[in-house]
Amino acid sequence: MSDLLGRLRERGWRLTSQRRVVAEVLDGEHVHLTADEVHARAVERLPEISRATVYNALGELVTLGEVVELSTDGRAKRYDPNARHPHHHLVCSRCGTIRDVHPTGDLMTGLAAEERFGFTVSKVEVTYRGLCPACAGQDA
Amino acid sequence: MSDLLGRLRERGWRLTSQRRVVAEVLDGEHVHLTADEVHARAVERLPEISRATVYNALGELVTLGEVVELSTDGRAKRYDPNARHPHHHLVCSRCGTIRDVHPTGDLMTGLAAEERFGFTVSKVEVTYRGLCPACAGQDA
DNA sequence: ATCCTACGATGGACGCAATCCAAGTCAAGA
DNA sequence: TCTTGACTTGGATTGCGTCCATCGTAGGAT
Ligand SMILES: [Mn+2]
Ligand SMILES: [Mn+2]
Ligand SMILES: [Zn+2]
Ligand SMILES: [Zn+2]
Repeated sequence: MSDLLGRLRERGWRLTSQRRVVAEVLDGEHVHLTADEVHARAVERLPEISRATVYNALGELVTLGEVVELSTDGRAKRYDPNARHPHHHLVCSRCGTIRDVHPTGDLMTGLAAEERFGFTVSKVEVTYRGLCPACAGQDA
Repeated sequence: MSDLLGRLRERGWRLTSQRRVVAEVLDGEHVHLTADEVHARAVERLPEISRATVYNALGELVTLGEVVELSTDGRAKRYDPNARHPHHHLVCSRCGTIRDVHPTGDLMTGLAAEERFGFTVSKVEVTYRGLCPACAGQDA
């Protein structure tokens, strides 16, 4: 918990019951939920909240920089409320489990100016892929 | 051009006219096409090739390690025939342009053993995001 | 050269994730 | 309390990809 609601209120985010519930679901656990998973948890607190509203709220939280959107596979995007702690991800290629990692060293320096093609690079995403302990210990 | 077809033949890949065309489309240009873009170019050479066949062929080329599948955004996956030259990507956040980059330094070393949570890490993907020169020079 | 058959191709139906939309509802300032 | 622009809703729609029953054929066998 990191007082996400407090920050949102200060920034003048119009606070509806639906938005409050979405923010609470995200703030509660530092996991990487899909939009439908967020919706499922939101429904437990506010039964009639719609999927469209969850998508709308998530999109705004991403725009506000309070949540990071991840597309680690070609499936549903995942929403990461741990946006204030820059970090990268370790993903299991078999079961999809995602863990936060904090590699050392400045990754930006690896990209020489001649390799930037005139781009203004603003962020770097690193995804480490492999097998988690559970999946590595299985046959086939 | 890197004799993709030659390697495939040596590996016993059953060579149909459809598969030949898909391989030729990919081998011809070192770009990052979507499945539908590959299909469009394949149709120019073999008008009745189906989308399902293109998806099948791309999936096998990925399994064979001859093509890399990219999910840089939440949109259509892109297929990279430059799989024999390990590299990373620089992506424009506005227009989606993708460029190959070859950062220096060993990125794997940044992830300490204590940070691996028992995973057997087999590869690292790095995506640099920012604005390309054309998009940076536009208002709004 | 011809035959055989297991593997590949086809295209239309289907599934999932996400967005769009017109109509109804409400938070928050006056 | 009143007003109004912003938010919510759920059903339709889109985009991307997969599935499947059926047809066709590459390539080994003869
Ligand atoms: Mn995370
Ligand atoms: Mn590439
Ligand atoms: Zn796993
Ligand atoms: Zn651009």
